Amino acid sequence: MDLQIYDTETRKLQTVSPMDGDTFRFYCCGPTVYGPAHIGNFRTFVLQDVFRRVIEATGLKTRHVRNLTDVDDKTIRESQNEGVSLKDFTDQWRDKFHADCEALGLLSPAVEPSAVEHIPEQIELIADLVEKGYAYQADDGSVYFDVSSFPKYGRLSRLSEREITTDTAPSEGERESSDEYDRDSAADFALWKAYRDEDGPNFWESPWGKGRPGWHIECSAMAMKHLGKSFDLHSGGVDLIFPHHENEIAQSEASTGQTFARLWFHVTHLMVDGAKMAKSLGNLYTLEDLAEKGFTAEELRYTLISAHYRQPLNFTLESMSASKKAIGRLRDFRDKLGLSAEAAPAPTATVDELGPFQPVLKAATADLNTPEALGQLFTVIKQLSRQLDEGALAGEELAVAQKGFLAVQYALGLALAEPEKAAAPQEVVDLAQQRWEAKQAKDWAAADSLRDQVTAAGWQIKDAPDGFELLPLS
RNA sequence: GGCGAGGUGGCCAAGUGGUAAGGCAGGGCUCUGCAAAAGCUCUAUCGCGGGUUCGAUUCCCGCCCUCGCCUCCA
Repeated sequence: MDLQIYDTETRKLQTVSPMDGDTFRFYCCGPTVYGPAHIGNFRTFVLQDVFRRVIEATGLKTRHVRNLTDVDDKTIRESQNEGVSLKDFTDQWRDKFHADCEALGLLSPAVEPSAVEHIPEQIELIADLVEKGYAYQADDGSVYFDVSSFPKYGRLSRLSEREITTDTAPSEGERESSDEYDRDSAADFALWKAYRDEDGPNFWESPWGKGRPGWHIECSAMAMKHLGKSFDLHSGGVDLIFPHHENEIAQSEASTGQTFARLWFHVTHLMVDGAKMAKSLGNLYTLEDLAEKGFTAEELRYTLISAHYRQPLNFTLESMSASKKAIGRLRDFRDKLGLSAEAAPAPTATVDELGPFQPVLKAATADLNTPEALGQLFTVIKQLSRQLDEGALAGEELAVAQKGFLAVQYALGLALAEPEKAAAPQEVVDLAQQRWEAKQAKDWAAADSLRDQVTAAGWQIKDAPDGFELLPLS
């Protein structure tokens, strides 16, 4: 089973296979660590994770590189505002990002390079571009990439330089500020930014004086260092298509003369309550915000994969509730299959090992159609559940089903962890215990009365043949 | 204005040239002392108007509406 993915550049489905015949090498644009990542950022990261998991589930080896942007306007500005060093500032948010990723079940990338740790590589790349005539130092001291020197510029986003320079209608204020630039063309972009006073202590020495690298150059330098001059796939949110990825292609290919990334995979933006997510609209959620509303990271993951990645996904709290219930049903089925939360989901190399769950992975390999995969999953579960009820699933057949389920869990990254069991107050436990005893004594009136008291206290009794369980009333 | 994505049941969301997966919510049933939980089950003709076709939600044309990108936002 091969994964097909929609390639932004050719605008066609392409088969994912390693160009070196061995390992699929791909790069994901990581976060700028200047604050907590929000659910929109995570839509991209979760889908990149599913992408990797599905490739691995089909038996391919991967080399996944995802960077950390820890030097740019925002990180420098915010660290200055807080009066801490750039490193301390970005380390803090990097750690937070890692904790969030773990909660979401994201596999760690093979390499997670940081921009500040690759300054020499970036300077080297810029120097090469200057030497080859693709870049120039302007009067302001900054070094710019000369877009006109690279004819293929715009092939990814299908924007021509002409459109960039003439069809954009800046406001009066913007027009004035753009006049301040010393670039030869409005389309040219900075490779090296000359030092400004507001950068404080954050600068590096270079052949063009002190300053710092531009944003785009870091990804080119780090991707090529850790994946080679030419690799299989590059990805990020749709907003990165232009200018970020367009610029990466220009820088990299102008320097090496080779194809930078063979395929481009972009995830569509998330909407919240029908509107673009933005700080100014107050509809920007972090994992903490969701936790406060009683939702887990896994429930967010489920919500994020419940829509196709090239489709706008409208995030709502209602969709989170639906995810919570759906995950609960998957968990019930997992238990019914005789598996537990401890059983480790594992990738699978052969179609046979998927058993009845084959349609699920098949859907996932069709341009990462995660909603279809989830649909198939529930369809299969319904069938197997019936077989289990009839005692018709046992022995070898059951073992195959268990293995298949774990493979699907791996591919979708659903841990199905047992929910945190909130402990009921002692008085509620006591009431429930008394009610259980009354029930055993078949004193229904007393039992019902006690249950009403438990309910009034905000707890729900879930009876089993051998005892009861208390669940918070939601 | 340029480029792009999309409009499917109450909500969310797949899909197909031959009358539409799945999840949530709601109804019914089973189980249960009664409940809860769980399981089973029921509910759509696919934005509007044309065209092509034996037949279109699926292909083509037009229209309406929503959304994204157009220089540092995943």
